[in-house]
Amino acid sequence: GSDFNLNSTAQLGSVLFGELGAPILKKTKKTGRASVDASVLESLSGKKSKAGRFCESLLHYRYIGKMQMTYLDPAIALRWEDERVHPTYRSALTVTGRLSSAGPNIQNIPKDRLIRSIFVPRPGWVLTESDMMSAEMRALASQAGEQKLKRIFASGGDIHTMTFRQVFGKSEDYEPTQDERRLAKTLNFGIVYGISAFGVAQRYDMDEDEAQTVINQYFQAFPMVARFMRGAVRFARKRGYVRNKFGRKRRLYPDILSGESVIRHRAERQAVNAPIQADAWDYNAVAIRRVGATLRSYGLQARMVMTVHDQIMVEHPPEETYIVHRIIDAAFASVEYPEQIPVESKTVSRWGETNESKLEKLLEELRV
DNA sequence: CTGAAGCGCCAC
DNA sequence: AAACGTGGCGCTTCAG
Ligand SMILES: Nc1nc2c(ncn2[C@H]2C[C@H](O)[C@@H](COP(=O)(O)OP(=O)(O)OP(=O)(O)O)O2)c(=O)[nH]1
Ligand SMILES: [Mn+2]
Repeated sequence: GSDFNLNSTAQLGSVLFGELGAPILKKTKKTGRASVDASVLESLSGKKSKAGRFCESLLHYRYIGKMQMTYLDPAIALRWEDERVHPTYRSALTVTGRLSSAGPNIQNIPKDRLIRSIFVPRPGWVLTESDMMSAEMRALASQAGEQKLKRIFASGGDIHTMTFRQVFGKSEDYEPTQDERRLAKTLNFGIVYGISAFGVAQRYDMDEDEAQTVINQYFQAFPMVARFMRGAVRFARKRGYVRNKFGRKRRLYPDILSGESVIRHRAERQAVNAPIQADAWDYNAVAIRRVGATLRSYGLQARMVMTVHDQIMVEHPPEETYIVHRIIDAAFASVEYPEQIPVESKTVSRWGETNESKLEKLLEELRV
């Protein structure tokens, strides 16, 4: 009917909830206006009404715009003379010890293959990407002393896959899709970092009662996790900070004693999260140093090119594939920590692509 | 014109 | 009413 700016949440809201008569499902945090975020648009999308079809198109428009404006355009504009981007990693910015990355941020590149695949090694070379398996769940198992969780990992189990099957009522041999496994990942970390029944219900379209049951059963299955959570909060209240296994501290005073419950409860969740998130990063950081040192000592052409929290990426000639895998596995196995956190490695010609029936796969298997 | 706030959304 | 955590960044809007 009329012209307006799709990127303006205010203008969009008046059209969607005024002209098109869609129901207001959610308010924004600061101003209390009608929210037009993805969760709202998705709820409205199901319908055959004009508003429903509009929301579907809008979600697609948002995604395309996000990819173009936030990732593709900057990736091209920020290339240096070597045709690569060189993000700035800040090692003393985050409260948990993780690195931050900017200019461009290389740590939030979409998983969408169309986007990831623009990042490539030099011609003729390959990329080996190694990602810690269930990184923070293993750190948690260690810190909480949750034997049941430790046994799952020791026997090669995948907690995210198991949680998906358990919560969504699938059989033991059901293989979740990547998206389904991501759902379970969010649930696992949500629960252990203090999500509410309301939050679970919201995210998974469940009753709040149902959600509470999921949370209760989770802590029943892993009681030491609940105990660890209480212990972290108690420690933070008494000492004003928490500390991870590598000795890294996060200060939580005065929030942890705040009279404002919103502030205080947030600090309590931070008390639980910080030592775990910090452990996963520090573990990776130690391994990174060893991978770098070992690649050098072997006189290889391989070079580490980036890291994303619990992952590292190495660029190297294809003939170095086997030794690079060996070096990375050994480095991650060598970190001084009560439990090993292994990596899953894959070698590819472009970031985000698979190596199925390709040269890289052969090179991995043939141990060239 | 610049900077900040608000919203929204990508990753781990 | 809000109660998973850690980040960076684009756009719109508004104050100066
Ligand atoms: N609190 C919180 N932490 C997250 C979330 N997603 C990822 N993380 C943290 C915890 C993960 O262990 C870590 C690395 O992310 P990954 O995507 O590699 O997941 P993870 O290592 O658990 O599983 P993986 O076996 O690699 O698929 O980042 C989340 O939704 N909430
Ligand atoms: Mn991982």
